Amino acid sequence: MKRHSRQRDAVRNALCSVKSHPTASAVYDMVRAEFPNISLATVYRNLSEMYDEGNAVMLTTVSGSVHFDADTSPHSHLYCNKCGGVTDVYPDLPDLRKAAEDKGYEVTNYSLMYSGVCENCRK
Amino acid sequence: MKRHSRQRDAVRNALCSVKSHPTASAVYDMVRAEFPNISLATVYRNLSEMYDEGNAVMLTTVSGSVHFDADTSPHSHLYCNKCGGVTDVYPDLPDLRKAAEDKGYEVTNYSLMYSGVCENCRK
DNA sequence: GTATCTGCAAATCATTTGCATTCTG
DNA sequence: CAGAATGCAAATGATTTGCAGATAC
Repeated sequence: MKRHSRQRDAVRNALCSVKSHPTASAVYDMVRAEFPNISLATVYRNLSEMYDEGNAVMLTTVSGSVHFDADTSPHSHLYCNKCGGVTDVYPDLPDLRKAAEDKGYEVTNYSLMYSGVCENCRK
Repeated sequence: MKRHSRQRDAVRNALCSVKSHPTASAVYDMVRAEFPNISLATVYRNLSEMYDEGNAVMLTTVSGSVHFDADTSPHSHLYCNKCGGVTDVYPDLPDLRKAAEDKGYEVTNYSLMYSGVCENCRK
């Protein structure tokens, strides 16, 4: 049975209240304002929990950093190689590159990774 | 000045000779057949070198694992959540999902990340 | 009261780095 | 010989885990 905890609520609220696609340690910093003693492990535990429940998306940047997003609706992301920031883009695939450029990004690269289960593994 | 080394050639050849998108340690295993004493650090050094020269692509899968690909032409990838394998897809974006399914993938998700420099950082 | 959560510290894992040594040109 | 590249081991950084104690129901 799942129980309540102030720390869990704080982590969830922190992620839900923000559009910035924070990393785990960015969430840690947000939550520490209210809970100076919270542990980074607790933040990780609760973020993974949200992910497991399907209430958060985990995105791995081209540079390898992992960000969290409470917006689970299908959309894509723009990553800045310089500041490391992540921004949303909503249009459908064919229009995506244009949408990125409309957002002022100088698009130098992209990485598209479909995932699922391959033919072999489905057997 | 850059010099020759048997180990470097072995790493480069290993990556160029496969289409399997190996991880660094998979390359390590390949090269160890010929150089039992090669160090994993050397493999990392040489793969990064290829990446820096633009002779290899680094891809981070949805699960966070990092794979290398000597095919630097623009194309996308399919990742299998079960076996962790990575496969190529070449069509243009609008046709990608269909191409993935034609390859026998049961597509459950995708992650598209454009990268570049955001408006702010360009100033 | 007991199972769940937390904080802390130690353990992992992938990758990088420092340095003494071994090659290459 | 001088500078590069290697191997090894230790350092790093991000995330996970084990455990004893705090907390919720």
